[in-house]
Amino acid sequence: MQAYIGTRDFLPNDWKVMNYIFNKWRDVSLAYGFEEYDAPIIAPLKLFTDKSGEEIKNQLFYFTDKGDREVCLRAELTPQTARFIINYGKELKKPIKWFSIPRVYRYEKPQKGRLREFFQYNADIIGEENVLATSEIINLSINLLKSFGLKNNDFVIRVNSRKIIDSLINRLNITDKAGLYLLLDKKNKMKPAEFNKELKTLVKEYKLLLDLLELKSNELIVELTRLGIDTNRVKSVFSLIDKKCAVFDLSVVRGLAYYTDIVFEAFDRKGDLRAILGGGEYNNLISDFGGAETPAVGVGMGDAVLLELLKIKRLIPEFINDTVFIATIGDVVKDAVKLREKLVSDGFKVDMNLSSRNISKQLSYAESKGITKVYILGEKDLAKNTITVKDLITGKEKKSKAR
RNA sequence: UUCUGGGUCGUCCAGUUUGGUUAGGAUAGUAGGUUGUGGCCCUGCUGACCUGGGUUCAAAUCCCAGCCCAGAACCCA
Repeated sequence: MQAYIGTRDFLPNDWKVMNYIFNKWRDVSLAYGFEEYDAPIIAPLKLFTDKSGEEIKNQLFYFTDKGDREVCLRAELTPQTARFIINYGKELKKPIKWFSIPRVYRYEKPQKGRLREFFQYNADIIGEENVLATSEIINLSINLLKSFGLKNNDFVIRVNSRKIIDSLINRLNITDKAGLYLLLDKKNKMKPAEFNKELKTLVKEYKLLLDLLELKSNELIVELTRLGIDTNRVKSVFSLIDKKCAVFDLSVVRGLAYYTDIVFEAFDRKGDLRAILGGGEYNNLISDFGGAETPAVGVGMGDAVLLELLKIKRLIPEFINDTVFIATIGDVVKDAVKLREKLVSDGFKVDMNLSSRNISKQLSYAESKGITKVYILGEKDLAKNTITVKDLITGKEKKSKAR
């Protein structure tokens, strides 16, 4: 009776928390003018191997169906988004602003903030390449986090430009570009001495790079400009986002090969958790899938790390139960059903006694479910055409006309 | 895939060191008692040694494998 490895059972109280998160994601996205969509959980395996190579199969749940088709559970939404854009994008006004909350599957060894089944919010702006679109995605990201009550001193968005990194790589004659990306990505996990040592083996002029990595956003831009590297795009992005929660950081690369320039990741300030969200500009993906050249920028955020952080910061609220309860004394079922139907059609959430318990146990049941308002239908009361409305918080009751 | 530490009623915990009678408690659930009206109290019931092998007269306890959980490495879309 054990659950499958890396999956979670969501009892009603757990699912309330998930819905709280989904609703925040949804509300903020709608507030920025994004529209919700979804795609199938199951997809052709090829859709994922085309984008990420055969090695990706190690990380996928895949199988052959009864018609010999190779299929997989989606590990992310983006390939399907690309398919949507290619199939249906021609008739859509640009820019396309879409978001989705897909349930996704990865063949991982579970650890902190990492599961085999999880939810991953995605939002993308497709068909518009400018800093305004990119900064909108970053501002959306900031507000997604703030909507949960997270503050500037709880998280930071680290923004980088892959083009700037690539210019530096050229400038410093670095041959192992992939190796440097990998190392930069690991920087925050490593001890400084270790990082320096590994950097030395990759880069001759490692001192310059080390110095640059130490600099704060403004000085970094100045220094890069002095080196003759184009920083206009990064500067423009920063002019359109809140600098209190965003920094320019050369160590953010993101693992994914398809990002073309600006990339960003959000972290908790304490640095205890892996990235909360991440995203960037990916202008080649849709053409790589065989579509027209289409610029795009997007953000993705899993539920696992966010939940960890919200728990640490005690930002998961108590949920109130606004259901009303109909308690019964004696043989009054018909009246109770009638009252329930009326209340439901009036738009109330209604729970009703279904047991043969006495009034005392019924109130205890309602109370244990967090219900605050009870209608008591009693045989004797009904004979006098009255019912009792009881408030479980104050304990006060008042009589009211039954019809 | 590799490594570390775990797994006893739904939940939390005792028992494992040193194998030995019916695995104990709290809480939750459930039925009832009490009060024509909840939270308190009382009584009964339900309910577990992760699975499979091995060692032994005897295994929750020792050994092996698997499964699952927590975490780390790798990788990370």
